[in-house]
Amino acid sequence: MNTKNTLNIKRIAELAGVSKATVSRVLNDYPHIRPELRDRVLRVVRETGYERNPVARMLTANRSNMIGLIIPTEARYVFSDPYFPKLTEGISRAANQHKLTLSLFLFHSKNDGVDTIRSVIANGMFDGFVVTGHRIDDQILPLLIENRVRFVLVGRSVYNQDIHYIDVDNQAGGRMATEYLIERGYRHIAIITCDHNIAAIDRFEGYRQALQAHGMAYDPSLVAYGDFSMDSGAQGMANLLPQQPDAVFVASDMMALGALRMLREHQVRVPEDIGIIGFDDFPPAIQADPQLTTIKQPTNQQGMLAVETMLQIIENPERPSRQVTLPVELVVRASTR
Amino acid sequence: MNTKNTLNIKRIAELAGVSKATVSRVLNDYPHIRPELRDRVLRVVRETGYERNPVARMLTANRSNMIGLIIPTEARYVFSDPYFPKLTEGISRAANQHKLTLSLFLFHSKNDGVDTIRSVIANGMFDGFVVTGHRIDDQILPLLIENRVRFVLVGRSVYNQDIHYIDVDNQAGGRMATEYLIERGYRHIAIITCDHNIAAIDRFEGYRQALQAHGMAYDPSLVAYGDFSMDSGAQGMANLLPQQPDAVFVASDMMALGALRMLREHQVRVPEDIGIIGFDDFPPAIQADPQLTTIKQPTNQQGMLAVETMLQIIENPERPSRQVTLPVELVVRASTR
DNA sequence: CTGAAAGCGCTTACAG
DNA sequence: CTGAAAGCGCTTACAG
Repeated sequence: MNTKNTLNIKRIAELAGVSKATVSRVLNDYPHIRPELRDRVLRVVRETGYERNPVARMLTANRSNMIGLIIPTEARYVFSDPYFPKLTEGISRAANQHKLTLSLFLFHSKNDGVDTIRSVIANGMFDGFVVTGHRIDDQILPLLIENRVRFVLVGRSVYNQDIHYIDVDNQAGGRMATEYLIERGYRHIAIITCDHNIAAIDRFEGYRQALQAHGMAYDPSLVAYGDFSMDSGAQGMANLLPQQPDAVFVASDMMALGALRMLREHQVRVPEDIGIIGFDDFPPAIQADPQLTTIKQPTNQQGMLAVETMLQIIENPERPSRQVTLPVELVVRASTR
Repeated sequence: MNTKNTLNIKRIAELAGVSKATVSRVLNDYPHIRPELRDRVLRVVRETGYERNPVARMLTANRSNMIGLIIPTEARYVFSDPYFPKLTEGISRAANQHKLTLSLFLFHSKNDGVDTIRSVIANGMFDGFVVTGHRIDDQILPLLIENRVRFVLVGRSVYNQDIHYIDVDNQAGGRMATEYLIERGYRHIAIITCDHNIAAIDRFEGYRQALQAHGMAYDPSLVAYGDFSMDSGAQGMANLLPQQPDAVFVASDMMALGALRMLREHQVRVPEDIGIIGFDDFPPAIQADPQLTTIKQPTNQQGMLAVETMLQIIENPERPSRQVTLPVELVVRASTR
């Protein structure tokens, strides 16, 4: 390579008449540099359009400005649920703002994940990770903790008090949903939830709290479990029908759409025969008919906050863990009376 | 750093009793190495779990095993249309298989894109890019071509014969859709398409070909233009209604859902009063009622092929350009008679 | 077939 | 406040 023409730090140093070290210091915002030299360097940088080689920086400075988004859920679930695209959009938005490159770690089979992550950890070329879609039996989070990898969780964790996370108030959301149904006069309120996802468990807890607060008995036969897929929502609804609930809180919009489909198949009218409330707030295109009343969570904001938290950790690794819980909001539509 | 304990090539060389060069050659699959040394090195690698530092490799070998997915469309469009998540899933699947790290370049405003891409090009740390969502007036593709960046296009291009691309047969799809309507007895067939997207233009061309092949007049007043959004599909449908078409080929499922919504608002029955056919094949969750007849494109496969093509280019940059056109398929549902 | 050495483009103690 | 030099962990002509 003709090092005379390649635009590297050496060339900039020559053009500015300083040492490579000075160029490096200027570009890294070192405080104590003679203004004259500083300006000379910056001018040359501007004129040449020089950008430091990020790979070389990684090798020396241990900083890559790359973050990874890890979604431990299997990819086909991931992208059949609009929650993840929305979250990804928020994360990407914040990453762009802070000039971070975002890499995507999706997994397409059970064991696809652990090996990849193990290798990524060994390589150590990411500044940190945003981790989401956390199942209770997930293998990846323990791996990250054990290897002291920097990460921010989207959602809370069962593992450790010491984790940075950005959660939404699922428990309050569960309460709000259930209370809304109670206030509207529904009395036999069932729930479709999921027992291996912390968010769904929190929503379930909110449901129980609301029942209790209103002196209503908790009836286990009114509980069905799904896996966040539309089909499992339909199945859950089918299982609940014999108990004749007059309303169902479905702990995810995806499952709620399945539940609505099942009701249509059984000629059960919504909301005349049964009221339905979901959780997530799907975009209109995905809305069923009737449009779904739901608890809306600030997915986009959650993603952005996760990245900003990541940045804080990178800049100050000793920072005590940041744990945020964002509020949710009731959105009323035609699926409740 | 205690270089005695860090697991690097030097340490492996010591343990195996060979030089660093030999270790490197073994790991790079150089052909002419004495089997004995080869085995010794591999054993040590296995026992220690050593993995080469990818950053150092990038710096020397000019190979990062990282590819970028560039989606020039604005992100909020991107993720309101399930096409992109599906494509991303295919790309990620192939990337995992080939041990490539996938980075995601999304843009959240008009000018977000060009600067980011310019900087990414300058850095040169990606082996190549998969580019999609190509609008006719897109700024990014010319930038890549001009800088001789390696990329594979998802969809075809207007720019250059020399580009690698994986397209689907949009023109045949347009023909199939229109011919299906003709065969079912529809006679006054309108289209909702998009004039700044090559795929939609190709679908439109197929529509015209089918009309011509069946001796039917092409009537410009039966053409409406949208931008792939649901609302624009609804608007397009509203514009077409006065012309009283008996069927509409909507060149994207997203717009077709909008069209169906508009028909419902106007109390127009589907398919009794009007037949609708779309293009894309959305997952069931997003399906309207009535379920949409559509031309299904192999989105996932398109993504995987794009990555595999990328690999071929990386390994052999002189390779003549690979241009693939994948077949599409008719899926009949309740929105046509 | 194999090793010693230079080099990739940066950063950062170290010395002044 | 600034420069010369070592070093990050690899790869690859070069010489043998």
